[in-house]
Amino acid sequence: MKTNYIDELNEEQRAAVLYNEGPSLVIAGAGSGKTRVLTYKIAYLLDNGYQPWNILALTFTNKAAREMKERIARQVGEERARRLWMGTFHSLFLRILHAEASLLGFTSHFTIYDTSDSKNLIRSIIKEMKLDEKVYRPGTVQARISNAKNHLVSPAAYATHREAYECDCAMGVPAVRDIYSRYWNRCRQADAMDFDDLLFYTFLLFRDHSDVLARYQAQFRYILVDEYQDTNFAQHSIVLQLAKEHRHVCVVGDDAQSIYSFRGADIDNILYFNKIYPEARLFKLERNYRSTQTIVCAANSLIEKNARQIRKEVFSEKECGEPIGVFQAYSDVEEGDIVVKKIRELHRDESCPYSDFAILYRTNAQSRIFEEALRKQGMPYRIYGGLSFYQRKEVKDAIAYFRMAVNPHDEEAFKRIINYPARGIGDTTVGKLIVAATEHHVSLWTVLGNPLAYGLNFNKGTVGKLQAFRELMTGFIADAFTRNAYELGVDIIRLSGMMNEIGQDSSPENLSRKENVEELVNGMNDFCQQRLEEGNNSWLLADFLSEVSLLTDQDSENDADGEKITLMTVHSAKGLEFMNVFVVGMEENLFPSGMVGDSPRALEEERRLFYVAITRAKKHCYLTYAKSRYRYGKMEFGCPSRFLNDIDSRYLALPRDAALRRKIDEHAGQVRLDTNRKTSLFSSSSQGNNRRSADVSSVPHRLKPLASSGKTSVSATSSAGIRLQKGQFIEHERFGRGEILNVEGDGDNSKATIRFENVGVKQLLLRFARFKIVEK
DNA sequence: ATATCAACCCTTTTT
DNA sequence: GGGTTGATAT
Repeated sequence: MKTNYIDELNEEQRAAVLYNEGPSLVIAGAGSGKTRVLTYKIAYLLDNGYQPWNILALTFTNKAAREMKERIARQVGEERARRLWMGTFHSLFLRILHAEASLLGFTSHFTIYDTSDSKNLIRSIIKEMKLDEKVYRPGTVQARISNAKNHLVSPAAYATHREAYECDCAMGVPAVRDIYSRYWNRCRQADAMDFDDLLFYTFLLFRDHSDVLARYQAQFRYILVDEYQDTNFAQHSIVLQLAKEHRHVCVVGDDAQSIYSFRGADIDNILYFNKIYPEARLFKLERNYRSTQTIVCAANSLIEKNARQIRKEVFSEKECGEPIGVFQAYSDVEEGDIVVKKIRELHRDESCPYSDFAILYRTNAQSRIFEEALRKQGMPYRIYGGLSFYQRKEVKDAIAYFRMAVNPHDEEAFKRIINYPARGIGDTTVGKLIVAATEHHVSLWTVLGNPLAYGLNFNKGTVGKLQAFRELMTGFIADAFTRNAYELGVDIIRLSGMMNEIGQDSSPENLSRKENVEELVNGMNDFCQQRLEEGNNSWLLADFLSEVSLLTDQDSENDADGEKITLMTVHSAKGLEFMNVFVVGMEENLFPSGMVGDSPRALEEERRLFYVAITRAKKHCYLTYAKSRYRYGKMEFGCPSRFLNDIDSRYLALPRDAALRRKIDEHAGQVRLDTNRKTSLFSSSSQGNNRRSADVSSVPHRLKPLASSGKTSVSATSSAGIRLQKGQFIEHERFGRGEILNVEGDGDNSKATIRFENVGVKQLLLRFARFKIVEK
């Protein structure tokens, strides 16, 4: 399987792979084979004295990590690839934090609060402090706190941070520092960390425990970071902590694709990498293997308009290609029709499969129009983003039970389920519990254990109801660290009364809720099953939760069921490529977003976002805009985006309408380049970090059809007893067809190495694997 | 303690 | 346009 992979690289790529003596920065233009360099570099390191666990490879998404692991497995084998420390910052540091939690005053099974948990907690703190919710918007406050954490500013530091305080005062929210401090303590009380804490506490762990730091420094002898342009200060600092001694660090990224500053990402990390690591070698990958020359040139001419960047000359040696088509529509609906018509044309005339098409937009709200247009024509599509599976009410409810079984001190889970299903425990009672808990600095669960001891004298009825809830949960808690996630999960859903609640009537909404809960349960079954097969016995509820809490929509099994047109935001398209790309909604106030105001930095980020959009296209790229569209229920008239003007018109096929061309030109003067002013940490405008709420009912059910309840127990239907031989072919229930490469051990412990056609090489414990032997 | 209805904000992007 | 919140009534 091992090929002489070094020969497959071009000169620059090879140089980047082979240089491992000190820090290096690989600037990888769009489509320049970045992933290839990373995978080959890791394979090379493994071939040259590094053990898999010596390598820390940080990626932006779980999906990217998974795919890269698979590619590396093909070079060095599944077994070794699996032992790599490869994953997102959040998931790998979570692993470290689990192991070292006690040093930080947490248990090893602390909860992870998601964004909405954080916001709810902040909301209740604001209420408790009797502040005006209109002034102190939970979303805004959360963004401030998140920003502070991403800059490693603790509550204590924040309280004395003059600049931050002045900024808060200027925004009319001087109490943010008090909210922050309370929030911090409440999370600790609940044995919970939010997303940002996973980074912040990792930093603190390394800062305050030099022995621990030394241990991980010694282990991670080589550190690689993908998508470095999207790292924040905390991430940057942790990498620095780990790499400080050996300085074997390689960061890969493209400053032109830095698009996550709203989340704290700091493009300066990549722009000034050589200030931190003065001896760093710089490699530039400038040959684009993805797109036509026209697309590459158009993208270059666009990004040239940005001042803050590392200069590079991306070029393509593919065919010249067609100019980028620009279409105008009179309304958003017509825009949908135009795009759909064009897709049908290409599908018919050039026999492009539907999976070759992507419609990219700035905001999720735009998806609806295209969805409707496609549905009308009966064309297959898949929408990414929107309300994710794990954010649906019924799924969150179930997960809240799971969370509390694992960590009874979890305040947000407690509040969610104490009266769901209805048990007659109302807001007043819960309010009293919260006040008592906060006063005594203990968790809600602790107060529940003995309300009287905390000065709560409930009437008899209430005491009984609280008691019943406590006993229900005590049962789950007792099982949480012995029974497997699936079996316990099923019991919890049944015994908690959730299933009855949902199963009440068969209204369509309830039906869909039921399906979602069943889907969750099936997912837990798969999870346990997979762990068993791989001989990994981390199949507790706690293990399931820590895996699930860092998953996003993008990570869900992409069971490429057939060819479908892809609809997604430009952000989520990062790292992907399509034969044909439509970038829609090219209008002022939409793309660039109206939020940029007069900030040159923000405008440059929007321009980079547009750059990302265009460079997803391999062959055809189209830009569309509408003269009018519905927004907030009102008709609005817009004008073409100034970005249309940033692209050299040689590469565009503009609409013929002269008046429209003039309209585009009018905006030419508006582009102002950055003045190199560095925005301060705390003065950037806050982003109301409201979780968007898409219309669930309109999102087609993208989840796998329910496996009917045939699976009752995790270990019930394995294929034990079947004798396997090298060279045979099998059909695995989940992984599909594969060839047996090797079989070791015998009886209960026999283990097979199998190369699957779709998912690569895997090792499975035959005792648990579910498959059948098939003909070649 | 729940159900219903009217204001109300809102739409940037997500690990 | 639509989903969430807050005030009412039962």
